Order: sequence, then C-alpha cells, then structure tokens
Amino acid sequence: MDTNGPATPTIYDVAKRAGVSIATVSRVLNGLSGRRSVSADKVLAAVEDLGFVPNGAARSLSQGLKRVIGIVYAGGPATDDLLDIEEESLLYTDSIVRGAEAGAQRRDFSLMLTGAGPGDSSGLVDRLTGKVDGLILLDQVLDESRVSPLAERIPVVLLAGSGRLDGAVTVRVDNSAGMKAVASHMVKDHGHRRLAFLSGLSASPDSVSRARSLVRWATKFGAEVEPLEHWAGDWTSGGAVKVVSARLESGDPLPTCIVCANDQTAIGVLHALVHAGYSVPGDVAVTGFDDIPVARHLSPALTTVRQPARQLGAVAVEALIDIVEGRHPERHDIVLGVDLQVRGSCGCPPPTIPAWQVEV
Amino acid sequence: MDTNGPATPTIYDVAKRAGVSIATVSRVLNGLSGRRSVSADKVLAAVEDLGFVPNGAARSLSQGLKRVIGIVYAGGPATDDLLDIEEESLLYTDSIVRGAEAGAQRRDFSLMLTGAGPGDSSGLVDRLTGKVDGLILLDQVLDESRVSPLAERIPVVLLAGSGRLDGAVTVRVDNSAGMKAVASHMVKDHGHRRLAFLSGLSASPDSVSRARSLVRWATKFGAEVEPLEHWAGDWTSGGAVKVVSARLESGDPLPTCIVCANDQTAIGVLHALVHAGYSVPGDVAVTGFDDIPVARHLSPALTTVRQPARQLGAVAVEALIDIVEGRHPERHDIVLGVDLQVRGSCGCPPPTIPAWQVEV
DNA sequence: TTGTACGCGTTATCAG
DNA sequence: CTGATAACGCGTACAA
Repeated sequence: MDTNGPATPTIYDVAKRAGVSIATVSRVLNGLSGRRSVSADKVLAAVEDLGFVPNGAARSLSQGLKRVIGIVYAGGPATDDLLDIEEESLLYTDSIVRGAEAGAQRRDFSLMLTGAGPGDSSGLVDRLTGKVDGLILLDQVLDESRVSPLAERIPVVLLAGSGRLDGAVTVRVDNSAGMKAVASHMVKDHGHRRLAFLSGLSASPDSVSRARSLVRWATKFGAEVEPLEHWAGDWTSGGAVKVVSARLESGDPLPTCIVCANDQTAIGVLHALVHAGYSVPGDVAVTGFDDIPVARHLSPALTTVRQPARQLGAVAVEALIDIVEGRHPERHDIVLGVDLQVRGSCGCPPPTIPAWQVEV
Repeated sequence: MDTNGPATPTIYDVAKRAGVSIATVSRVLNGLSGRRSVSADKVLAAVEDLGFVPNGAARSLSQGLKRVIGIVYAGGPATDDLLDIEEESLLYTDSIVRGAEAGAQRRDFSLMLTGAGPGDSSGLVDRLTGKVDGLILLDQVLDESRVSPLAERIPVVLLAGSGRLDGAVTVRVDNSAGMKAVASHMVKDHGHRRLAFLSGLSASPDSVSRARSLVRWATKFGAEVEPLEHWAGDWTSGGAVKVVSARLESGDPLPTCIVCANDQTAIGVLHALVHAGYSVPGDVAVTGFDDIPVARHLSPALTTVRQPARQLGAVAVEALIDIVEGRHPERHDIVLGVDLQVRGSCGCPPPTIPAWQVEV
C-alpha cells in the first residue's frame, strides 16, 4: 500500500517536475502565457504526468471568489419513509435545481445543495454561507424577516417570494396571469359559476397570491368562489384528500370546479373525488398549477398552469452571479410568464396526440 | 451606499473587537475552550455583532479537508425544451440526490451537484475534483475505464455500476432479486409463457444485469424470453414507443408480457399499446423497474420493482465519507435490496386502498 | 518571458 | 488559558 506516496500533487510539484517556477505553472494553466512557449509544453506534460488538479480552496482563498453558489430548498432530511408518499411534490423543486445547475455551469460556477427542514434553518444557512459566494432561497425556507439581515452579508436571490424585499432580488412566476387564464377558461369557456380554490400553506406568498388572483378574476367574469377557509390545503395530496373529505361530510353541495394551488393538491382531489364516486370532469372539473411531469399521465390528464421551472432556476442563478460579480441587476423583481396547458380534467376533450408526443 | 463599508468580517475583526487574539477566537468558535470563560462571552458577542461567518475556503485550506462531496449525474444542461418530455426519467436521479444530501448533512458535509452531458465529461469532473473531497458518480457518467485512474487521485463511489471496479466502491441494487421476483410473479402466478424484456441503453450495467437475470429466472420457471435484439430501448418512454411500434409493424405476435428495464420505458409501452388498441393488462401485461412516484398514478397502476433510491444516495455518501476520513470500508460492493410492488398492470386486481394511502 | 515573495483567512503548534 | 506565528496552495504584483 502506497500510503505515504506522493499525496495529491501541488503546484510546487508540477513546477519542480517541469523545471520552472510556480508562477509559470499558474500562468500556463490560466492561459496568461504565450500560446506555445517551450516551457508551456513542459508544464502541460508535468500536469498530465502527475494528474495535477488545482486545489479549489487555495484558489478561492487567493482570489476571494469561491465560484460556488448555494441553493436551499425546503423539506430536507425528514423520515425516509414518510416523504416517499409526497415525493411528487419535490419534483417541481428538482426541476428548478436542474435549471440552476445548468445556469451555474454556463458561468463556470458550481452548485451547492442544501435541504432545510421545516424548523429553524438559520444554522444550516450560516454553515452554507461560508462556503459560497451567493445564496438562492426557495419558497418558505426562511422567514422573510430573516432574509434582509442575511442579504447584507451575502448576495441573496429569492425564488417565489412575495416580491418586494429589501436587499434581495426575487424571481417568481406570474401567478396573476396564470389564474386569470384558469378563470377565463373555466368560467367563460366552460360556464362554471361556483368555484373553489384549494390553497397551499397559508403562509406561502405563492398560495396567497394565487388565491387572490383567482377570486379577482373569477368574480370579474361573473362567477363566485367559495369561502377560502373551507378549502385550506397544505400543498400535499394527502392534505387535499382531507379537505375534500371534510367538504363531502359537511353536506354542502360541491362546487362544479375545484381550482388547486398546485398539481400535487390536484392529484389528491382527483383521487378523493373518484373514490367518493364522483366523475371528473363530469361532476366536478379540476385544475392544477405547476405542470409537473406526472400531470399529463393522470386520468383524466390534468389541465394546469405550466411554470417554467427549469428556467426559473436558471434565471435565478444568472441574476445571482451578476450580483456576485459586481454587476447590479436592472430589476429586483423578475417575473416569468406561465401558460395554461389544457388537457382533460377541465372538461375539454383529451387531445388527439398522445401524451408522449406533447411538445412544449 | 456603503460600498466601502466593512467587507465581510474576518477572524481578525472579531479578535480586535473582543480584545483578544485570533487564536482565542478560533478556539471559542470550535469549542476547544473552557465552557464559560470571560473572553468566550466577549468573542461570542463580537461574532454576533459583526455577523461573522468563517471563510470556508480558508478553513479548507488550513485543515486539508473541504467537507464537500461532489455528485455527478448524467443528463446535464441539454436543450431546455427537449428534456422536459423525459423529465420523469430524471426523477429517480433526483431521489438519489436527495438521499445523498441528507446523508451528507448528517455528517456535516455539503453536497456539490454537477450534471454531465452525454459527451466527454472528464473536464467537468476535473473541475469538480478540485473543489471536493470525494466523488459520487451515477450510472453512465464516465466510462468505467476512466474511473480507476480517477479513483487513485480522489475517493470515488460508483452508483449502479457493474460491481467489481478497481479502486472505487460500488453501491447498487439487487437487480437479480428484482428480476427473480418479476419472473416468479408473471410466470408462476400469472402463467405467462412468452415474455419480452425491453432494455435500457445496452452499455449500462444495470440494463445488462437486469436482462440477464430476467432471462435466467424466466427460463428456469418454464417460460421463454423473446430475442433481446428486437427489444432494445434506451431508458426513455420515447424510445419504448418506437420499439413497440416496430414490433407491431413487424407482424410478429406480441408476447403476453413485457418486462421493462425501468418505469420510464414502461410508461412508453403503456401509451403505445393503448394507442394501438391493446388493453393492459388484458392483452399484454407490463412491468417496470424503479417505482418512480408517477408509477402508482398511471392507469393501470404500474407493477414494478421498487428501488430504495433515497437510501441508495445516503449509503453512497456514507461510504464515501468513510473513505475520505480514512476509514476503509468493509465491502467494496454494496448491494441494496428491492421489492416488488404489485399493482394493476400485471393483471392483479387493483388494490382496494387508494393510491394516496399506500405506505412503504 | 521568467522567478521571488507576499497575501488571502483559518487552524494548529508551541512558548509563555 | 492565552498569544505570536508557521503552515495550507494558489494567484499575482514586482523585479529581473
């Protein structure tokens, strides 16, 4: 066993082997050297031989830039089994992360990931803070009141926040436009007059904003929305099932259309209604929000508002890196568009092209 | 604008403010100091005041340990639109990543994420190498031939590799047991005699191993498996659709049961069969592998082999960190168990409990 | 073009 | 228990 063999090589080892100074090695490796000098070749050869890779920590320390951005999502290490059931809900987050990773890679940054439990995540955030140049916070990982103090220590971008925040930039989708599209389609096209909005967690800006928008537009188009307090969900399908069951037991007549705060909730509604013997969309129409991949595979396929999840992540990273590199962003509140994906659950005939051919 | 204000504070700032030396600050912050000394309180106060967070790069450099592990998955930054269609396939990977993150957090490590395109990812891997203490490579991100040289520069754990590799530890699932369960259920319980195995990419160890196992067990149980070359898929539902279409056009009779290399493939098969007027499981039974969240929402719900994706990630991280910290792992080939999730697509009656109540 | 020497912010060693 | 000081590995002025 070569336990005491040459540990991971440093720039000094390379320099020695190539017969030059470390400055030359550094220059060659960073392209600040004449293209094809004699020593350049020797350096490259030595690098190859030794399998040298620059130590990132030293690099960061020297340059004062880590080239790493951190992203924090809600719902970290919970009980393994418990979360499995609601795993679909994580999907949307995962798409965002993928988009963020792609964006970071484009700018030669790396992405550091951290899941934050529902409790106090400031400890986690602090630990991450030391390792990164900037932070992306997904919805609900930190009280908005705690964001501002954080933001004056390190660049922060909020994903799906409420909008106006002190130091931080916010990236979010146009909830209002999405809900207008839903209201328009369900009220004007399908003629529904009594809708319900099944919300997410009441503390979430997205849920609040979607509820408000739906009420505004549905009302404007001549329909009415049931009291929100009867339809308080929590983003999960399990929560949605409970709400629908409660409504069924209350004896009140169901609305003819249930607009859900997200797809996960819509899945729960679908199951609960079918289980109770109702037909969707025959008896009740259902819509979602997000367009997670499973949406088009449900039966009936879910009519939902499509969020550009991947792009959301990419845009957030771009904005963040701009700030990190000293470029101040033009806008502190970036809003991305959405569009309605009409499928079967709203009452429209299912599209003739099969689901696996659907393109964006 | 406080542009020239006190930049991010260092340990020197804290020391000065507390009226002690940096050594004392360091000790207090790392708990190597008497619990309640006088200066400790002053240090803590100064830290709080200044919002001091230790610079991770300096820490890493000093300690020779970055406390970061990297994970590389296949399918990085591709065309945004293209990938959306196959996004379900990413889901399995995402679960692994989540498990890995949870595992890392438990050991006070951070997770760095990188998506590698199908091309030569050695550049990406190199760049990551400098920033982490160890690497987790998901299936197919690097030729197995390239793993060994990498593994002697930095600890590496392979996820879903072929098993025996030189320097690296491998974590994978028991494909053989999974396929045995499928073969047993479909042949012995349901009486199928002619099966097909719709494969993943032929270069993937997982695909090869699953194919071999299915053939072995199905044969042993008295059934036969169609020639594999007629059923060569690529892990995607799009690829599966093409294969099924080709089979349909060939005029050959379909087998009575199609065993798919993964769930994504099974989704494609389901769609293609239904589109062509066949009934599942009436005319043809279908099974998957993975148990991605969407599986239980399909109609019919998919019978599939459940992989403990999250646990896979967590175990990989544990093993990797052990190596990083100098503990040599007992086993270099860690195999996790799987179990068959019987639902509707195999011909069994759908379970009476609704899908949203299914527990593990 | 090339080499020397210093700084980046911590931890850790070794005197007091 | 505390404080000065040497690493850690790299980039980069500055001098040659």
